[in-house]
Amino acid sequence: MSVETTPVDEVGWQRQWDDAGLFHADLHPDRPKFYCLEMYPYPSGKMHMGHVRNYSIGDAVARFKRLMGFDVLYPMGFDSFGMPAENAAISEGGHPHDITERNMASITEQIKRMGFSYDWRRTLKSHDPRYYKWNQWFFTKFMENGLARREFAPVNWCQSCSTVLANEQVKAGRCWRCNGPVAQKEMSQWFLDLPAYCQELEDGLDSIAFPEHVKSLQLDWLGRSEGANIQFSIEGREETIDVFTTRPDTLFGATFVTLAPEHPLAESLVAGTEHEPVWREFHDEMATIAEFDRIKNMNKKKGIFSGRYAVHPLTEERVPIWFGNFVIATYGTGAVMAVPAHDERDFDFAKKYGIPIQRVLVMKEGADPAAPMSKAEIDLGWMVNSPVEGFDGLYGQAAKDAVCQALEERSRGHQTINWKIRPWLVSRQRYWGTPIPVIHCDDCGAVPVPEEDLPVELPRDVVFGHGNPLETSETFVNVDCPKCGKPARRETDTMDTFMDSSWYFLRYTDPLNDDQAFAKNIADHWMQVDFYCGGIEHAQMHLIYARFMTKALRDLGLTDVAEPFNELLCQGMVNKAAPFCQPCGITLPTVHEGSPCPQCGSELSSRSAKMSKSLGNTVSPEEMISLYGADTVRLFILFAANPTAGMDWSDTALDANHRVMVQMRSMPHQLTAWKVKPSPMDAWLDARMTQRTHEFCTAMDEYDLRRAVEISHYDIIKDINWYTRRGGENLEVAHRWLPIWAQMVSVSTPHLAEEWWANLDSTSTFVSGSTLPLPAPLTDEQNLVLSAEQYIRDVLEQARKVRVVAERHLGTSASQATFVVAPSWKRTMARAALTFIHDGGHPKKFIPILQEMPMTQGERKGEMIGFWGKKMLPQVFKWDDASKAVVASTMEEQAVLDAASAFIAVELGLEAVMVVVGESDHDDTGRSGSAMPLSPAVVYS
RNA sequence: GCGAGCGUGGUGAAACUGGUAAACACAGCGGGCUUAAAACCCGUUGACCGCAAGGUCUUACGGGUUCGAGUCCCGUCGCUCGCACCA
Repeated sequence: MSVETTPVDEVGWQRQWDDAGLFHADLHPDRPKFYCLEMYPYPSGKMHMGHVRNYSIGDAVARFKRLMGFDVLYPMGFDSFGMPAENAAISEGGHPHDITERNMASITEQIKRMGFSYDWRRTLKSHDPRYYKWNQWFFTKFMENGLARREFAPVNWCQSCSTVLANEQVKAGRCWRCNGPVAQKEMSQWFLDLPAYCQELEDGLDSIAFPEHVKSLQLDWLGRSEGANIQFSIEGREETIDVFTTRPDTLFGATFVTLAPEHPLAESLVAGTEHEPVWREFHDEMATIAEFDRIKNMNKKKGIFSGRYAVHPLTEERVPIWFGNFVIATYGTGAVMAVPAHDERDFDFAKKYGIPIQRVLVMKEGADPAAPMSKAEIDLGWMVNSPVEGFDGLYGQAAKDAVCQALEERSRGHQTINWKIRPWLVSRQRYWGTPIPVIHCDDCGAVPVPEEDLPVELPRDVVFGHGNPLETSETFVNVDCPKCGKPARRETDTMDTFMDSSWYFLRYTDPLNDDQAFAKNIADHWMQVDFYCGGIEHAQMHLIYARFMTKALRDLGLTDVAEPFNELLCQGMVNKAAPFCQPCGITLPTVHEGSPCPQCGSELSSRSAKMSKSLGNTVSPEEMISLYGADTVRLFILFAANPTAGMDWSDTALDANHRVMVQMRSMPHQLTAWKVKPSPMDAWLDARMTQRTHEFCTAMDEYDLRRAVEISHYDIIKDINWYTRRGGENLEVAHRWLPIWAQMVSVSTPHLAEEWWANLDSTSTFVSGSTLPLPAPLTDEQNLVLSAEQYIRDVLEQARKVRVVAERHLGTSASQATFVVAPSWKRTMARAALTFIHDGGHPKKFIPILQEMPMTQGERKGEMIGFWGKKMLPQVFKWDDASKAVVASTMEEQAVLDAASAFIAVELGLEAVMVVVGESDHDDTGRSGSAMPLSPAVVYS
């Protein structure tokens, strides 16, 4: 690791930016706005590389947009409610508030050390009553408009977190946070009616620039399915059983009905019969078993008969009612019609319990309706064996429609759309969150806390460790009913912390407002978020809640915004190599490096794995910053991989990036040491820098940050090297481009850029507050200058390759070279062919055109046509667009080479370089046959 | 099982709506400058062959469409992610 001798004073620049209030987002009516946001972070005490990557990306975008003249809103704050702080309070003593504040102070300091351009005035924290007051206010509004409801329902209970979880927060039957088992528990809980917005949430995905895989994840969660609700009446009962099905076309094959054991009618169906104890045992087993185990045993279908019968809505036949372990109480209606002939699950179940299987579809038109069934035939088919007239022969949607119509005529069912996503369960039996602003009164029920009494603040006098801490605060719990004034009890559940992160982006637009959550005109001005950057792990929870909440707040009249985020970028993981055992297929902690596999004893290879504490392959940002500085870390992170790709941490690559930074420090010094000495190369560097500036802006506009950094920190250095190698050293050119280069550099390594900027006479203040004047597009002349230079580089490269073989033939080292430029008829042919193909002509049809051209009218006609097929046709497609443009341009190869012949001679270490046109009087090499446009033949001697 | 995506050098990876691969970087190798090293600069690096100006092969595998396929279509294999008795 090399150590910089004169490091940039990064902290000094950060202080100056801060003092100047450079990144304060203020409104200028004459400027476009840009809202750049990173996902609301939980304030753990230490910043990790994932943060650094996330914010380096966002900061580069924010800084670029400022250069482009936008008003940029780029805030930072903390999702500071949540269980880690509460758990820390329990395990180490202390209070979540103090732990959170301590962690926030520490991580804020580390984030600031990176020099990100946040408007720190706008910093939010969820646990600030000035913020969570509005969670409570929204909640009371939602109670008024019916969006918030209290329901007694089976919910997911995580024992180790001792709280309930929303459906989205259960992953494979386990808690998303602690990975502990999740059990079903019936409780009275608060829900937000997210399904009310299902259709809009699905449709909205078409209007925003989310990555396709995120859209697909969201569609999965919303889970739209089209089908029908069908009512089966129950023999001897008034109630009906509603079932949901996507296959009404198989209704005639329904030979039984299956209910979830927790179905609301279940208990009453079996009450007082011999089936009651069996059901009760079955129900209790299902209700209390951890869902994880239930899923594990999923393929063991289990059911019990209720002793009751339902009546088929169309045929009036008796069908038995069963309870099944595979029916989910909260999906659809909690009941299914079972069609064993055309559903695999029902088929297995019917086989196991000896229930009849009735074919009602055939898979081929006109097939035998009586064909035996060896397995369920689940595809769409043609209806057969219908006990009612007018259905046989119908297929697919027509069959479904016909059945639904028959049901509607009898008022026994209707078409409907079912969604998998369920109401958002927002109650949590934990302390460190927003208190739900409700007072329970024996007479008035659940009464919302009046607006003037908000916020309901978290009390400090609580005891942690035994159940819900809020229940231990007498002063909190005991209140009078706001309606009738009698003694009542305060709600002790707090809100899911995803509530906080579902609208924080709106609060950032107007963070200090104490009269409203945010002023409508201000929020509408800044929203929506133009660029949102964060991890893929929030693709379904946070990003669904936030979209829902935005729509719900819009419907309260608070904004006009329907979608919170437009462009979403999910940055890739930060990985680092860790030991890997090929035979066992496992990645091991880094402590095993260099030793054999602890399980099988074989030698370990290495594999890149996500940085994690458990593997021990983490890298501390603090340490890297202290060794190399923030700029180097930022450069490395942006250059190592595209934002969306996973990146591998590499110490050697980091070191290489640091060398670039060290080298770049001296660039202005080097350039301003040039003299006022114009040369023909000045026009080239002018054109090149113009081109680079445009390329840079295009890359940044496309969020191709890696390419942008490559231009600003690598390509331009090479361009300058080439310029000086070709004899350029004009101070005026340096003065022209150093400021713009500094601006490009400032996007990723702002501290270095400030050093540059400060040393330029022509500039004042800060590069970070400047705007970049986009140079005029390249003129034709400039393009020609660039082409000519590229031509020389290509010719040189080719000449080097040829030389090795040529000298083998010469038997000695070459002392001179003759460049034979292709005779003009070849270029004429190439131009004609390019025009022909460009205008849509088919390559095979070019020969007739060629035969008509004046140049082919002589005795060389046959030779030229042969040349076309053998050499020119493949070549025409090998040229890239730039080369094609050069072929079509007025560039004279001979003139360009003549002008550069001295340079070429020096580069190749030759005494003399001659240039001749092939087939001319000067050409005595006899090699012009192999010369092509842009590719002269080289003859060494 | 369903859905989405992916498969390119020693390595990380580029390649726009099909235009004739491997840009750029890392690692390696050769050279320059140095007493020497570092830094820096220049060159070189998919494979095989070569009669000098090049040829042949190559984007997991097998087919197809096309003047032309990493890119489009069909099939096979492998990997990643998400969902999952979802009715």
